[in-house]
Amino acid sequence: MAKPGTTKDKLLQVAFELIWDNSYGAVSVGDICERAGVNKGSFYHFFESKADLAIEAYQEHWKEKQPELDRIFSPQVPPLERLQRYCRYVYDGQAEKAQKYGRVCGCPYASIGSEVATQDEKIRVKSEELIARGRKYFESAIADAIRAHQVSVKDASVAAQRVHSMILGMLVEAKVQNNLEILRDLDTTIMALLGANPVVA
Amino acid sequence: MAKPGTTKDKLLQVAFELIWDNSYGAVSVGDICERAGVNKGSFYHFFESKADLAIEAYQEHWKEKQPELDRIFSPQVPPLERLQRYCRYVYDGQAEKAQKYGRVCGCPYASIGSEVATQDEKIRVKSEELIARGRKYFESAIADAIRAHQVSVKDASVAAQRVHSMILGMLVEAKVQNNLEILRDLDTTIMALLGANPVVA
DNA sequence: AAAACAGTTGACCGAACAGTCAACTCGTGA
DNA sequence: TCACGAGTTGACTGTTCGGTCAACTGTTTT
Repeated sequence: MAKPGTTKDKLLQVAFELIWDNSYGAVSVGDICERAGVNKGSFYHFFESKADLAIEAYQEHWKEKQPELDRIFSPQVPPLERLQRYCRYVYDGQAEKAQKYGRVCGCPYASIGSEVATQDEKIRVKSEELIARGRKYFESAIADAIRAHQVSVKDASVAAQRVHSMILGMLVEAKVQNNLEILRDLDTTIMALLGANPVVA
Repeated sequence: MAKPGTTKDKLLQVAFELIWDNSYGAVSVGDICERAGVNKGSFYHFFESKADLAIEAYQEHWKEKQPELDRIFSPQVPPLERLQRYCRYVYDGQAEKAQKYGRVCGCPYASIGSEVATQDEKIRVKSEELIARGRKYFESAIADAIRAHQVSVKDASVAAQRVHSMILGMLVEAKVQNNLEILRDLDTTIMALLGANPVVA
């Protein structure tokens, strides 16, 4: 018997990767098991269904990424710089993924959410939850920027919603066009959207 | 033998509808045939594969919608009004779909494109093509608005890209949250994004 | 009238699918 | 020492999948 957690963790990690690279519908339980080097029986020992696994896999992925986001959006960092750092984080992440897999893969949460939103309510809700969590980072950064008079927008909540939609939209475009360049000037676009003061004193 | 074109057209229309409501992966050839009242054998008389059908179905859908878009983006209409009309068109379309089906379905081209972009190159390219065609409408409207000094943006191509991404992103959010309200102020968001002069003299 | 033809039919195929199961392994705690 | 239970194994089930096929229908062409 291997180290505890190993098999389940491997399944979660492989499932996330495979679904992100391809799609929820295109990945079978068998695929996941094969790639994880795990038997089907073991799979169903840990998970009730494919949907169940997907939800846990996405939850787990968020938990792993959260510390890095906390660092990027640290209140210690000037608010607009937080957003710029995040834009770079998105670009770098997509570039790394694209180099490894040969295709732009877009936002994993939005991809699975958009794919199964009309079919599996539990996955839809989880995707909604994780996407909403991301928006919170924007909201506090923008609120700080407003207080510092660094942006012309007035409502942090509305602005965060718009920034978030813009990033999601550009990720979709980058994926559909399979073209990383669309994400290159993400930060410029976001700053323009916020009416950011070019003089960041 | 029924009227020529009837069976094929029925398959194209049903396929588009079913894939839009659900997803490419979740809809089987059998589903499409059943709903269209057509035998499997007939399906493969007209189409080589499911991917082939999807491409034709999306092409056909665009061809049907184009006259309406031409009307909305008519050069006879003031440029910013074109965009506002389009925003209303998007909202009304999504609202109708949501009422009929009970769920927000998002942009059909982006949905299928984002789902299969990494798996089926031919569908990806078709999705990219149709999305790019939509962008052309924005580009000419924005260029006209720039010439009329009604917006503060300078580059019509860049602005069109941003407007387009924003709309796509908001459609994804509306779908994932299954919430139409996100699309309610689409026009306000777009106008802000363009730096539209509030005085449209 | 007969041949040629586009379109239709439903049975059929092998592969892949999600999910089950009884038997097994092996560390742990009594 | 031995029973327990978490974890593992791979063969198995019934279903659905995309796709094929030979036979058929009705229209058009010659």
